[in-house]
Amino acid sequence: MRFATWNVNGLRARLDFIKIWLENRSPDVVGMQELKVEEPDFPADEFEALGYQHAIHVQKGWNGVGILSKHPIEVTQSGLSGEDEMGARLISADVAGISFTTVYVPNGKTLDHEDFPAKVKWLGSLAEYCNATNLGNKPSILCGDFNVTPDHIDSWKGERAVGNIFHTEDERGAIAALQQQGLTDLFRDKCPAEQKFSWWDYRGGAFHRGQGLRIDYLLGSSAIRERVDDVWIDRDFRKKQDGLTASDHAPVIVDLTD
DNA sequence: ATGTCGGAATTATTCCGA
Repeated sequence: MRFATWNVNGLRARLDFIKIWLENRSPDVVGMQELKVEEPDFPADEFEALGYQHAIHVQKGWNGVGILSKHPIEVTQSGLSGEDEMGARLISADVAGISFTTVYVPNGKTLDHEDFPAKVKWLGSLAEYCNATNLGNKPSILCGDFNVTPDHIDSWKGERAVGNIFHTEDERGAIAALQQQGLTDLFRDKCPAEQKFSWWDYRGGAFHRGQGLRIDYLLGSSAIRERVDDVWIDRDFRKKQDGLTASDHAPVIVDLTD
């Protein structure tokens, strides 16, 4: 059983690229972020033709999250309670016997912008939600674009970046709090010392310079962790495919034993 | 080069967000 998370950076602009990826990797369940599409424009038929059902939580213009699945999806939550003003950033569903949640954490912009404390607050609300729904104590996956590097190794700048946005104690503390609920960073658990990134800025040739961040990940409860066969970042799909532009994020994939 | 994208607002250009 293959689960993935991917910030697609605009579903309408990325649709053909996503279809190539789905056909290549054939994931069972995908959490997608930054759909940037409204419900009437969601290309349901295109995904159905590839065997995927969907559930989405979207808004006009920005943000938006969704789930594609080869298996039935039962939505359990759309939107993070108390955080409506921050946009459409969370959807949860029961899929294939697993509680699956995908999130698009607010970027925060800069440390002195009002969005930064709002980001930290949003992460606190997420921790409350995970606790209230007991995610750590049942088969659960919490995945998405967290816009936080969990540790020094997860940034191309390493320790030099401490204190910059995506690298602060407040942000890392909020991610650690999720892990303390029993939600393990599955990539880091499998590869304790590997420096791998999931996002590279479009600007300045960052991808080819190796200037990336690991800000997309899959957290799993103990019941999931026991089933992990492999966890990997699908870096090839950060590259152009058939002349089509990639997202600035690569998909992150976990393969579970059935 | 703060160097690229996607989308909105508004009509091919500029702004915003990332």
